Amino acid sequence: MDIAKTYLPKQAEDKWYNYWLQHNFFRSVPDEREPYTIVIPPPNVTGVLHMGHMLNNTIQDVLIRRARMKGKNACWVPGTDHASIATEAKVVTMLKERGINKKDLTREEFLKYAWEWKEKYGGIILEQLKKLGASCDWERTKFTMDEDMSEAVIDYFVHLHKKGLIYRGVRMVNWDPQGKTAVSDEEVIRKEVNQKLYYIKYSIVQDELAVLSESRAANHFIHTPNFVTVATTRPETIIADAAICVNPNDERYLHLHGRKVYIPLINREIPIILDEYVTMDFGTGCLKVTPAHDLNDYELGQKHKLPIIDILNDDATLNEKAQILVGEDRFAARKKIAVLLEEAGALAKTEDYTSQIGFSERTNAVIEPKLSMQWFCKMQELAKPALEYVLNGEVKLIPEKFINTYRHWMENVRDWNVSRQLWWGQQIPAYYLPNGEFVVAKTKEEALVEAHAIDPKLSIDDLTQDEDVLDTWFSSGLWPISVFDGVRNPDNAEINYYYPTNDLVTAPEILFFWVARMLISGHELRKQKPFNNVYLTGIVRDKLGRKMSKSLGNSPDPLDLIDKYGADGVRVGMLLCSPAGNDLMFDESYCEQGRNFANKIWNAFKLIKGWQVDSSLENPNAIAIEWFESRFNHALVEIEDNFKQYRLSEALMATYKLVWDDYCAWYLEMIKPAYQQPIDSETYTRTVAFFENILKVLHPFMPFISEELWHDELFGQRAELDCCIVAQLPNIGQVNTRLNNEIEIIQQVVTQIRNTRNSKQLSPKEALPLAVKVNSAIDYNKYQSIIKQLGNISELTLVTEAVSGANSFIAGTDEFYITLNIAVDAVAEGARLEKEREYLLGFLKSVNAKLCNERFMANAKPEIIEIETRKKADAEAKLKILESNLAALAN
RNA sequence: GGGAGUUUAGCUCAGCUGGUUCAGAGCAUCUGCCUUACAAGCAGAGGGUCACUGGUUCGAACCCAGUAACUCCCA
Repeated sequence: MDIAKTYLPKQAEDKWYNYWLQHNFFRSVPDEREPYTIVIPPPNVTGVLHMGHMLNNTIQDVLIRRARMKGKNACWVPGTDHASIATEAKVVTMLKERGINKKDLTREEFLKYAWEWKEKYGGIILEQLKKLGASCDWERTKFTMDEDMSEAVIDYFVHLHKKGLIYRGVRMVNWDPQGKTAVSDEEVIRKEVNQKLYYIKYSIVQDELAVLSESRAANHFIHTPNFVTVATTRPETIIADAAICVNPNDERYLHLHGRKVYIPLINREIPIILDEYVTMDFGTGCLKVTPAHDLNDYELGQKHKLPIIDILNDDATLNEKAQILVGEDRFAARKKIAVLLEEAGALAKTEDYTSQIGFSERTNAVIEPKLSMQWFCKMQELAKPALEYVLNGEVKLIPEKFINTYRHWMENVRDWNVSRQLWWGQQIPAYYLPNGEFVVAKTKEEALVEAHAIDPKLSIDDLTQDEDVLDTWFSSGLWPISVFDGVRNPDNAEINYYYPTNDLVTAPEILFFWVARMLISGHELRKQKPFNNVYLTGIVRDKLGRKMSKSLGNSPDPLDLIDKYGADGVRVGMLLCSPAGNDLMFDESYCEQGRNFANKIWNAFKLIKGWQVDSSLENPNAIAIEWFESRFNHALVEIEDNFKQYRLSEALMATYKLVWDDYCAWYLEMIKPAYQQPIDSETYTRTVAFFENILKVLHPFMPFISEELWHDELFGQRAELDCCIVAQLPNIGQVNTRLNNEIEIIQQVVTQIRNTRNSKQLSPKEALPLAVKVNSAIDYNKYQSIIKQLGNISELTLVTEAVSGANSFIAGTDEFYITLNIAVDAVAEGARLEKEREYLLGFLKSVNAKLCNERFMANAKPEIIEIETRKKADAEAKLKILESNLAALAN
């Protein structure tokens, strides 16, 4: 049978993914084994796979596969998030394209369209995850708006309300005029924007005070203008001004104290108020106070009991209260009002100005601060235990640097606006009575019972439910509980078995959005943390460090990458560049490296596969076998250690080197029989067994190629369920440190031989004689065959004196001589030796400096001194050899 | 403006309690090889003022202070 020259991922991937599915290897049900649980961070239901998902889910799959191979009952729960604003926005756009306006639809009609949309496009992303090899228990797939999931959300809301943690109130919220909903602070993205600063003149009302101040000014020969100038980026809101504020300490404006001014264009009178809040050196030092349209102004307005004049509609067009430019959009109005002010002589000047502006994360509209009636969740008390879990280490954040950030946020948490003026989501279970009072209950029927306590005559039709839906994070915050039905049935077998989950893998940007809220709900509902560890991945950036985004077009399509490099290659590529918690500069070349690695594995397989076994042969490779076994165990320790610390890329690198360097480059070369020669059966059996163990170690990282090779007849007949995915990871055996160290010296010897050959431009085919003068305890007879095979050495002789006229090198403390037919280039050889000698002399000097330093000898730990002493002895021995070689060369 | 973080080879990163021949890895680069598993490969080599300045110490990439640049979070 011909074996393909390279590994062909396409054939293997679908085949084995389906095989795993058919044999239920991803399925988890509670049993007597220890559970290992991960809940997926649910992606937006209408989303498509991007590089961030790719990284995130590769990590989860590595963890879950490894747990499975350690005998745990591994359960990875997949699902999607309804993402209310994002999805509703998409549906609205889709309807618009079909000529349908959301305004013309009833809530029910709109939701029907939305569900249709969800059925059609929802869950594409989950199908894409399968291409990556994600071993989720698909039977458990959840959607945050599934009936049971929504019920859990309502239950939780009612629960919090009963505890007095939910309230309704007028607040300044971040209003998204395009989505026509409030969004939370976390959903506002601030960006630096170039704007204009408008200097507007407000004329001062002439009254009896004016006369007084004028005369005062006259006394001081000061000319007081009859207007004040105010700097603002938002001239369209002057109509909503309630006051002008100056700092009471500002000497420029003493004459304004107690006065009033006219708002330009509409000539409404507003007072001048005094507050130290105003920065004297910004703008003109006069601040226009517009309580309805700015958060700080709102607070200032509350303090000074100013009226609130809201001149904007929900879509950010001007309403009748504006009196002028009614119906115009705020940005159009801004330009027009500037012209009007100019014409009225009220515009002093404009300046360029950059400042931070809030944009809606979902619609990218400029956020408008707006007063509105919203639902809030009190956070202060809820946040305390959620913070405690992290501070006392019960929940570990990886890397730890996020603990500070988390604490800072949780200690300064503000009440959470949970209502959204949307239809797609869980409708708030608050029911209004005709008199305006409301009750909160799970169903309308239960609400009626509650309502009867207020008015016994009410019927069910007298109740109207609140129009708003709950923030999406309100439902995803329940995710680790609700996917196991733990909100509705807190004592069911599944939640008791799987909860708390083990690891959560997510992005640091949603630490507060999501992670904090799961900790809160976990404690609130179960008095238990939702997970033990939170692994925070970095943001995937491009080579230039830019965040990957659709608008920049710098994000490769993950499916294209899989197509090009194979799923295993892409997985390896993602992991190679992903230290925990640091952003990663992704570059396709990492995937290429992953693909090449798969190919290397494939070729090692091809080599072994081609061997003929002759059972009459003795095993000449006992040392090589013993060494690899020891080296393998050493690697297992390293890999285990890396996993314990969630250093996944290092665990992968240790695996990579084990396979490429130790197994392929050294071990296979040590035991490889000569061309077309058979191999002895013991070496063959052991080598195949090593390979099988390597496949197991590789599997979490590279599930497809490992499973593909696992089933080759090289490893014998496999039962139907004997698959790599459920194989148990090899136990860690003994490490023979001495052997490992000695082979390391042997490797140095081999490298030096090759180096000599290279520098003399000798063919690797030409066998060379090697003489060794042993100064160490190494028994070179033991390693003779290895050195001969790897260095192509014709004969290895032990000598007691330096060999003159030979090329020499040192490995460890032993001396090696290669006698060549060609004359030794004494000059070049001498220079080389001299260079080494100089290095050693410098080294000795620094060691001696330490050892001669009394303070070092007095303070350093004894083992350090011992090491230094040994370093000195070693260096001196080497130096002696070098010097004698140099002397021999000179003769 | 407040807080956090980063700075080590061309690139991406390790370097854990200050002390192993400690300045490392992978990739990239250079040189030589189409050597019967693999050119997506093999063999070998070069490459660093550990951001800067000072301090502590017998000893600093590591601890401390300051400076600079970049990144993120909050206002």
